[in-house]
Amino acid sequence: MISFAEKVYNVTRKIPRGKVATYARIARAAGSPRSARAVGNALNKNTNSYTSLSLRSLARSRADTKLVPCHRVVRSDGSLGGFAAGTEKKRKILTKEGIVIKDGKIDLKRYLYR
DNA sequence: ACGGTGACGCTCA
DNA sequence: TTGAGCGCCACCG
Repeated sequence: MISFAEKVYNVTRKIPRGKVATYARIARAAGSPRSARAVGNALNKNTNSYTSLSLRSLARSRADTKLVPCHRVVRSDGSLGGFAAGTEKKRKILTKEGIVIKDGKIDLKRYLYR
């Protein structure tokens, strides 16, 4: 039986480049509406993140299917939220994927993956 | 079993 | 709008 964390990873894997999802929405998609916090916990433990790859190999990656793009998960108010490798790293990767971050926030109207 | 932890979120002042 | 406060929940020791 798949754990909550695995559900979280599966849902997160669906977020395409250039889009983001929120911890709360991931929680709902994983079937536990009030576990936004636990989602962060799960992602934090995940070792299969993009940071384990160079930004270069990332560009042509087809690895999207295996790796969990946890940098695409942000807070519901548009602020970045945490990141195991540091929020600065998170900001860089997102920017590289084409997402505009203004005053530390992302416009969810525009970038939220539905 | 129980209590602490944390990459969260909502409410209210 | 911004921040403190508090509730939440999967995990782990």
